Amino acid sequence: METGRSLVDAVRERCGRCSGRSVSICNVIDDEDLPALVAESSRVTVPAGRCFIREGAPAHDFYVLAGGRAKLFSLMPDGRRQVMGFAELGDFLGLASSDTYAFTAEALGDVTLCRFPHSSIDRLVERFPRLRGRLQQEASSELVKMQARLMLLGRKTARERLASFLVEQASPCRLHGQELRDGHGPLTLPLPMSRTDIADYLGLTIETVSRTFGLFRKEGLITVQGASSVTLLAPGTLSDMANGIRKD
Amino acid sequence: METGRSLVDAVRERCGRCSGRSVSICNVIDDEDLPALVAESSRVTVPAGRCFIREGAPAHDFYVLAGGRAKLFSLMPDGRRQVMGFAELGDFLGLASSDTYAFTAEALGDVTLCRFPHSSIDRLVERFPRLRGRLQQEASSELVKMQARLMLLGRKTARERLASFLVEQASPCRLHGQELRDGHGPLTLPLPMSRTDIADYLGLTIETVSRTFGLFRKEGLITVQGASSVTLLAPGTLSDMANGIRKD
DNA sequence: GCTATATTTTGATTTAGATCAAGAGATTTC
DNA sequence: GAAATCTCTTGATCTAAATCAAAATATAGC
Repeated sequence: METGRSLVDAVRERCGRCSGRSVSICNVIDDEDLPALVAESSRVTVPAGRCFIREGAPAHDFYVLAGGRAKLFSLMPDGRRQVMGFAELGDFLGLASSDTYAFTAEALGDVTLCRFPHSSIDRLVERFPRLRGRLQQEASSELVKMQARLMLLGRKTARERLASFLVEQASPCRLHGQELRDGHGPLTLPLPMSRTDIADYLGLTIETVSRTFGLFRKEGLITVQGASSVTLLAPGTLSDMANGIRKD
Repeated sequence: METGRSLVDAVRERCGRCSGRSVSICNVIDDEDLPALVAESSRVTVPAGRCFIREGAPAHDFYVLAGGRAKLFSLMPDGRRQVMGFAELGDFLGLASSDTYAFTAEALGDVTLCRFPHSSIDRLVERFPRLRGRLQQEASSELVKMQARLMLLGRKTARERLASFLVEQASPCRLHGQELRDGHGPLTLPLPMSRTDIADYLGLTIETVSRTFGLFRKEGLITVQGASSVTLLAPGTLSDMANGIRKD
């Protein structure tokens, strides 16, 4: 938490150049109110591979992801892993918790976060009533995404799952909010997560993920640059496949 | 929405004998404030089999389930179904929606609901600040449940899924909040949903569900009274199986 | 740059659960 | 209360994806 004197500087440094400013919950706070936000939070940087939220640990803080990507996952006693999601710029982390966190969050590359203790969020909501609606919205959209994931894990084929994943990776910040339609030209995406992460996200094995990538490549739906970058050559086709409208 | 004159009577009729009073979001409203709640909501009864929320329809209302059970599901264009959950006494429905509902809700038996237009909830939160936290809590616990369901659908075996389902059915109101432990004696549960509903909930086929019920029966873990009532003979064993601690 | 290690791809085989196909109970209808 | 209709169970077979097993890349260390 920053102290009074340098607050204005801190705001300029933190929020002024924060690329998450316009997509995170912070977008309901006016520029002139940013000092309150900065005063209630602290900036955290996490190196690649480090966990910054641990499943089962007491949940004291929320986080806004301000740079990099993270994977959120949960483990069974025997080591089976389910990746719950990949967090990206602006994502609000920590809603899925009661007294303790329901998932572990691990930085995929280097990650920048703003940490908000629960009590700070309470005070901020008190002071900025619009924040309340924004948080509800965040929870709602998270729940809607979760429902889509239940459909994916419960009812989709391996091809549909991978297509869904690729389309989802293409969506959010990268497309600036516009929908993915047939007209779209090639779209190149970074894949900062490993094949194992993708498999654990899609409820598949790494081999099935790799094979399905191979099929998509043969079918001219994608090209791959190394393991951590794909180009979607036919985003519309992939989108239809993801939704079970088209089989090939 | 009730009009002034008979409000006190309406409160006595609606909330006075409502079994959801103590478990739903209403439990943060004091008795003397109930008239405001009643004034902002309307009581709805839905016959068995009727849908009262439709996937894709504009989301105007929240619902509190005040009696009966409902299934919440979503469909793919080709008819594949995923049951997102079974709602029961006190559940708050409609959080998983943006502009439109993300799921369809269908009454399993006859269902009683209190309908709260979004605008009413806004007014109530304004007037009863404690309600805000209660709603956040509702969203959080829903998200935690969802994560458990992702693990189930992504990583659990058919046996583990059915065990999870049975344990979950045993948990909430029926156990009055206490955890399921090895010491527990037999526990008889109603199963108001069909085998197809269970299958669509667990990401399995009806045949696999039926066969797995058969196995559990042979293994002395459960007995079945007709298709719509089970007795858990070994709740602790089932709980361990659900969590992947025990295979048989 | 070369070796060592980890990750990813590809191939062969197995298997859990799906699909196909009857029966056996329930429940509803008249 | 018998016929008709559903729902559920059980059995036989099939298959999508898992598992087992190398080979091929990629990455890191020295």
